Amino acid sequence: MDERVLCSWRSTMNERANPEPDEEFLATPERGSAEQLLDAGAQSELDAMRHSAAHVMAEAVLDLFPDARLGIGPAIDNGFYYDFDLPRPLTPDDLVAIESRMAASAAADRPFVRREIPWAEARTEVERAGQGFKVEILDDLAARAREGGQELPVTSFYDHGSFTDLCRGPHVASTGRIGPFKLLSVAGAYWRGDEKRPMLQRIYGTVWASQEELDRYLWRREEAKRRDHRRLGVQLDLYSFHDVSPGSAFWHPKGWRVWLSLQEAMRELQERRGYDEIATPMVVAEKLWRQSGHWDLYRDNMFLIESEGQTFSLKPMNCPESTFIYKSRVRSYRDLPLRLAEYGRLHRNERSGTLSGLTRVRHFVQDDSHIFVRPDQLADEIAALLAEVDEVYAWFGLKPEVRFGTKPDKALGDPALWERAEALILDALRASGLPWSVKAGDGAFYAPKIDVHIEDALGRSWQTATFQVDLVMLPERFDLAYIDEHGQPQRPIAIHRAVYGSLERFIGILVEHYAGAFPLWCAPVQAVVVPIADRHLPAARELADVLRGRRLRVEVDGSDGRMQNKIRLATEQKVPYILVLGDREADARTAAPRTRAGEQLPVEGWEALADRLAGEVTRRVVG
RNA sequence: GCCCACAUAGCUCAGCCGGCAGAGCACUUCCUUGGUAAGGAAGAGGUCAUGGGUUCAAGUCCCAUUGUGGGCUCCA
Repeated sequence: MDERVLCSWRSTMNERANPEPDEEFLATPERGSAEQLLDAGAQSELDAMRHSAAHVMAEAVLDLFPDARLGIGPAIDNGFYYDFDLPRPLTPDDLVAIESRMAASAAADRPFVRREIPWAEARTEVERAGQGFKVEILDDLAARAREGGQELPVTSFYDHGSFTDLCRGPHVASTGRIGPFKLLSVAGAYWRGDEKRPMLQRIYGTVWASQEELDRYLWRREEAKRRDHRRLGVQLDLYSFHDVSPGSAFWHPKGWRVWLSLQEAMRELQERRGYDEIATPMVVAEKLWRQSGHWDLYRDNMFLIESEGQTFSLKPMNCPESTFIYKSRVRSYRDLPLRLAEYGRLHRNERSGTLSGLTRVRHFVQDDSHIFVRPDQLADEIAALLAEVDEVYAWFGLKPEVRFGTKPDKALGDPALWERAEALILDALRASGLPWSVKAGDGAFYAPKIDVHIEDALGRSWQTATFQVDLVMLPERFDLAYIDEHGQPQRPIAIHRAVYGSLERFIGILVEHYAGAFPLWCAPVQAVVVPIADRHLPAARELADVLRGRRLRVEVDGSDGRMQNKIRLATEQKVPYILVLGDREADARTAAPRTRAGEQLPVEGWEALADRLAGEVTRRVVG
């Protein structure tokens, strides 16, 4: 994970291709609702169904392709998959055929039978069946046993009908006990996730205990498609993507309004909380990246530029440069904490196949800060950061959930310092009142890490904020120091922090969370004035000016469409307030506000309306 | 990067077995000036992603390139 890269909040090319499982299309549905209420037994029953469904699918595939070689077929969140080596690519028609064979197998209600076989016999059996991947799995099992000084293991097979598969189990009693299922998609997957190994075809499916749950899941998938920020971004005219710069958004005026609103809010917070904002160059010489260690670990991910025989890079992160500002003068213990915020434009050369909308980009901006503290200030600073996260996410009606990643096996730095830092973080977490959990060993190799996750309206979990308590990398590599009260140089601790994470990604998440209906304070257009007839246009423009005078973002729909049509269009654009203005309102200098939800509000005078809306913006009222 | 699929008007999409480039929305103009989710008519809008090939003829078939989408160790 992030261990490989200093100051990185995103993955590198060398990691698993899909390093953020929380981003997985529809993670666990609605935690805290139905899914979580399942007791452990029900969950394991569901897992058994899903794993059994994988076997039944493998049976169907072997039926259609007798030469198919089987990879693995585990139960996963929401369903299962199975990997196959097949003579030709699967088509959607194949999925239909496979699914109907599965249904037949389920209808036949064949029992699952467990066979236990000594390792050597098992190996002969799968080898005779031509299942090379299974042979490899068995050899690995044996190797692992040998390493542990154990005997060759006894293996188990599960049979149903004529199908048999090496399998740890457990399974449901019979094929008829598998709940309602549906095959979803085919995708390529490397054998054991290793890009040097063969590419297999993976079929994904979903299984639920009841038809209702299956329907609900499928509906949620559809809903996620409808809310897809890539789709809504176009419909709402927020941003676009073009092949001249893959992985980088072109921000339209409306999307940039959202961006600026978030940035302004964060800047306001940062001023209040004692940050200073800085800006450092985007093009940086190789020398710096050698010093920071990126050159060895991260070069493949950087955009390089040659000039006059020197190699430069577009910066993939801000942190190394911030140390130049720290070191630009001698720092006293009285100067700390020093909080340097930076909205630097970052470029990372992510592999083309991993790019996706705003959530996986090559160019982005973090609400980044590097906070330099004395060890004795760490506890207070962590507490302040947790409070900050709580405050920021309240602007969006989101509840943060904190995960604390502790010291990994391979860690740099003084173990005593690690221990103290972790203890301080734990204290701060306990005091914060936020829900949190510990992920042992999940810290960066140079820093204990706090990741913040949020759950969106569809129950999907997203990782957003991160704090890394950097004991080693910035302070040691860049030889940072402050002068203590005895005149002695001391090492500060650097905290890397981002609360939104990347603005791009955060906006993408918000678009999907709100289905495009941003809270008033960050909505790109906050109100549309709808004149009923052309003669009301002058009054409509006057009203718009009154609202704009209060820094509200207002448009006037001066088209010659009918009022009904204007209301429809504004509603589709998710504009929070639609202000209808006809003879009555024009004369009385009032407006009839209607919300995008279709709610009709009482007629209000222009000034009162402006006051009310401006107040909602200032207070960042959600919903 | 790798596997598979996809790329037609600003957007959403249709276009069959290769034979004149289509619809709805949006846009422009005209009529309409209406009271809370689609008034009417006309018009404009296309290098069918790009480059090559097959063919009398290519949006359609083949190859390459670019981009986009679903995925690429939840471990028997």
